[in-house]
Amino acid sequence: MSLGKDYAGQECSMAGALEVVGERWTLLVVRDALYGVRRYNDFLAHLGIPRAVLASRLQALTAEGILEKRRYQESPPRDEYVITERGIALWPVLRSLGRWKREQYGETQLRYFRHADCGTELGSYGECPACGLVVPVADVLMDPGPGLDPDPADSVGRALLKPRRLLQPIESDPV
Amino acid sequence: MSLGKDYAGQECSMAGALEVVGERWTLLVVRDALYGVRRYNDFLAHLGIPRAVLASRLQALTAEGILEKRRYQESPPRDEYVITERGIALWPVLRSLGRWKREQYGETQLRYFRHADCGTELGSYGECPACGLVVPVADVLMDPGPGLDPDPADSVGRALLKPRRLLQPIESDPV
DNA sequence: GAAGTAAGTTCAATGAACGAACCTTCAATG
DNA sequence: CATTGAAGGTTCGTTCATTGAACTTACTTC
Repeated sequence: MSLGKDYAGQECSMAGALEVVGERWTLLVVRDALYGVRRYNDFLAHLGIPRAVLASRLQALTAEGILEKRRYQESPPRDEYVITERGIALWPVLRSLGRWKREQYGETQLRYFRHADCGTELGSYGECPACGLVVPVADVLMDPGPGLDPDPADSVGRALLKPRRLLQPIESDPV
Repeated sequence: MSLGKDYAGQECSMAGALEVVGERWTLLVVRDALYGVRRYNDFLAHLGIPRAVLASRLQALTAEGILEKRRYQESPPRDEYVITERGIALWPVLRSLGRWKREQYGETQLRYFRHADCGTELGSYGECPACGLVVPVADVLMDPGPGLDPDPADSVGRALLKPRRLLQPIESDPV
């Protein structure tokens, strides 16, 4: 998106944001990173994204400081991609997108996002209506809803069947 | 985006939202519609979007109930595209995208969005910190900031140099 | 020594975006 | 009455991005 034909001349930070995260798949990679996905193969299996596109998006997100590439073993050399503060700051964008879709199209709840301290479901912009504060992303508890497939094909999908906090790393245990 | 290769099997309303508004240009068309742009030629000039792409996006957004096509004169027949409640509900998404970009990249303010009743600048999710309420989109006052080009090439850009409310139709007066 | 795993790259085919040119329906102008 | 112009498109050839399958590399385990 940022190459060649961009949203040039758009004097607008919304357009600027879309330059960075507006490409196909990009925000879904960020979503998975918020869910705790860190490894190439986990992104691959959970998203169903073409390998080349995933590699390109991970590189772009790393270059933008939204993910951080981190060596987690030396032999053989293996890297994982960890979300940064800048990436975590995208949570309200994803939250509001999800709320918009479910509310406007009357869909059944797939996942609940709750304030871990009190169990209350978050409002539209990630606040806790009971406590009256914007909940830090690390204190958001993600909890399967009635509409969710109880038997996902990939290991990440299965790990996400249990209630868990955002950002908590997913240890991918193969079948 | 929705044709053929979609984000199929993503059990997630965020992915569902990106199916609808995740294509290139789509959210910028919605942004302009929130600014009060309604006519084909105004979108065209202000966005710098290829004509065929604009036509396709307007059609898709109309089909999704985000814009409404409305006849504004009979002879010759002319239609305009007016944002619906469903489209207005996307405001928090655009607001949080814009905030994210400006805050994370330390940019100078291009536009202020204020609570029209009291003049206070909106918070990250469109609330008024002074009044303590989420400001209805029609009560958001948009106000040029220091970073804005004082002499835009297109008539919409010029109309947006004056403070004005969101949703208020832009009457495009050519040069 | 064969098979497996993690993280990629390469490649041909398809699809989407781009920009220029063209089209249609009318109104206003000369 | 012929021409120009405006609004809202469509068509088309070129370029660019995405897709899915196959291949690569560097190890580890059986």
